Amino acid sequence: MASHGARGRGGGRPTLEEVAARAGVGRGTVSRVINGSPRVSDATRAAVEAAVTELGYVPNTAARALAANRTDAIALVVPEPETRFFAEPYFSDMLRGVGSQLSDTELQLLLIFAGGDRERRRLAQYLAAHRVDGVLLVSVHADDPLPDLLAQLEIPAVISGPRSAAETLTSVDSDNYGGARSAVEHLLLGGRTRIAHITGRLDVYGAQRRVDGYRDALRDAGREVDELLVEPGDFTEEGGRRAMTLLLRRRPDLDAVFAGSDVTAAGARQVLREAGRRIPDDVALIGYDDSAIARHMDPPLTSVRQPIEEMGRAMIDLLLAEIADRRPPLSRGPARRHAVLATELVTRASS
Amino acid sequence: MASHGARGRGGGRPTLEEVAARAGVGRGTVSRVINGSPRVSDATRAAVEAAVTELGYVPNTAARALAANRTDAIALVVPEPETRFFAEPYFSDMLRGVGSQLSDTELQLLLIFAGGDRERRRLAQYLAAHRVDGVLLVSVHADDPLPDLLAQLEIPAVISGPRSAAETLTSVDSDNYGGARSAVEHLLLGGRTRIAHITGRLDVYGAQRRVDGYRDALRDAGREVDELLVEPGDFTEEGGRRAMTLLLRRRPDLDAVFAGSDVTAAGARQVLREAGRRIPDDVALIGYDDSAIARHMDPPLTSVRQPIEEMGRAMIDLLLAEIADRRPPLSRGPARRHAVLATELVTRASS
DNA sequence: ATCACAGATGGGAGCGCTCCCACACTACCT
DNA sequence: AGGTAGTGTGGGAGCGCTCCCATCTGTGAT
Repeated sequence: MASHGARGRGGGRPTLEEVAARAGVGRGTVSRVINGSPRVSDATRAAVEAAVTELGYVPNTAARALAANRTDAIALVVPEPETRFFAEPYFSDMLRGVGSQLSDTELQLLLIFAGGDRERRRLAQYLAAHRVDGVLLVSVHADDPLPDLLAQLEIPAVISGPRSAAETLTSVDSDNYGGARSAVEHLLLGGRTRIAHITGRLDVYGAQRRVDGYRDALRDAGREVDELLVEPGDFTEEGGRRAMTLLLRRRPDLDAVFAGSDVTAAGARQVLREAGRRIPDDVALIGYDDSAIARHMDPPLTSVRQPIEEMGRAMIDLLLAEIADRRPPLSRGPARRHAVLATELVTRASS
Repeated sequence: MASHGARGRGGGRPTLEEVAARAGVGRGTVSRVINGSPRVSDATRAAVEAAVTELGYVPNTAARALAANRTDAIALVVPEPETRFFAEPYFSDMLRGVGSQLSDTELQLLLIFAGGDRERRRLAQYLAAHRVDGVLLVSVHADDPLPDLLAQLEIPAVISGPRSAAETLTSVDSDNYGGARSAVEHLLLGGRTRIAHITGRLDVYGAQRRVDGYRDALRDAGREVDELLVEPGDFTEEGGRRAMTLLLRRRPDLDAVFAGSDVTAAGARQVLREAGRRIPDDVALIGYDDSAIARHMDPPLTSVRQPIEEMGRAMIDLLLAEIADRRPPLSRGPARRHAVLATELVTRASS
């Protein structure tokens, strides 16, 4: 019944006040129970909980947000067009980690794509309105103004993949340096001596770190780094083909390739095949990311796995800490946190 | 500068009242300008807009939501685990359509997965709290309690793919009947006479409609429907293999197969190959969905394309209408709407 | 008995907005 | 001149919560 207008003053949802009346206590007490404050006697708590159940009370989020100045929502901001989001398993894994870590909280996760200019403006407006308590930033380019905007608005934020060694935002990353080292060490152990590296986009910090890892692994094994064996790529398949072509021309005697991504490795593989090189007999090949294509490649590709789901979980942990820090009296100083999670070399037939 | 505590009474965000003071007008007038009411003189409007810009005023969403009893958010509810969401391009296309149609509004889109029991409970809580103004429901099974919950809570909702001919929720669908007809008619036109159909899951209304279309196309062409040529499938590849095996056993002389999905067609193709049938020479094959695998199959698969992105847009249109209807005095009666969008047969080498 | 103190409780004040009623003020009719 | 519609405009009264202070009660120390 109450057919037309559940909005009417009578038929609507129960309020705190109504619960209080029903339980025979004051408004403040009900609020305390709802929010799990310890300063409530057991008897009172039970009475209030009964009233809540009987009335089917559900707190009004808007009222709470207004009074408490928080939204109980955080945003996962993807500065990419939606297409890429769906195409790359990275995001899916990340989302799973984030979601799972969020599931024991009351926080709502918003997914926001900000690929185009229009979306960027919307996002800026959105953040200015403080519609979220915190922001998770994934896949951010070095020159992106978003981190600065976040800092200026004083919105807690965590970035996945720091933009540089001097990242100011709290960050989560996988151990790109260690991952690259383990790949190269594995190749050295296999007796390879002329190991090439097709890098990722070098304006991405993680790609730089992989180059560092590659270099140090060789140096620590007592080898010179032959600069002719290092060729910049851009994470793409086409980039892999181009780089591989150049490398083969410069160093036809190379016997291993460490690629900046699985897709790059796929491109390299194609060129190697066309040049009559057998994998892994003539040239060993290692990729990065351990994506689906690594498993399905012929031969299956050895690759460095990043714990993306765990990174998602770590991001939530850090963000929650960040948010908690700003809640009490005055902000507890910029105790920036940076988490770095271990990678794992997944060995397959290509190496 | 206002370093600690942007929450303090002084350093925070400007409010309506402050804008009003600055512009030398009353609170109500500023509200009118912000909300685009026509009952404001041009001069006043200009003054207010100037003040808004100078102060960098952004409305407080929580306050607005509380006072106006709306959230300016709608949810896209996916009753599937996230994995499927990412695996199937259906959702990605749908999301694109929804997003684009939403971009000229002030509405925020929330993406909610409700695959497991736990998520379902969270969702129920979420809806009970009326945290969204409306809901978009995709991929709902026939026995799902969600639509009833929505109706009970009086939350505007639109479903993609009605659950039956008697769907009570406003719905958007593609013309499954017409799509199936066009596929069968194409096969008849190509001179095929013994056309088999591997259906989709028959508890999905759309799959039933496709069977209807298949039958009527044959009848209208003056042919009997041979029930031995109809075998239930379940949209999967494995189901396609199983059904195709049965069909070949029962009717070794069949010369065409219309499958309930592209994936099913892929399963069927495999069995046909193993049985030594050539496609399309011996047996023509048509799928449904026009997904990526249709293009990449060997030979490329003729398939029925559904305008998924447009369906997404249509869902938003209907939902907005639904929401608008319930806003004024009393709800304008249950004028249920059902949109049906045309499909298109994409012809390739398999038929 | 008296005082001090901690725990439990009630309720006022406000968060920033929308809604709506009342009040100008103007223009146009009788 | 008096009426009668309109327009614009100001501001009170909430929306349903959280925060915090005042109050009350019971306990143990003096």
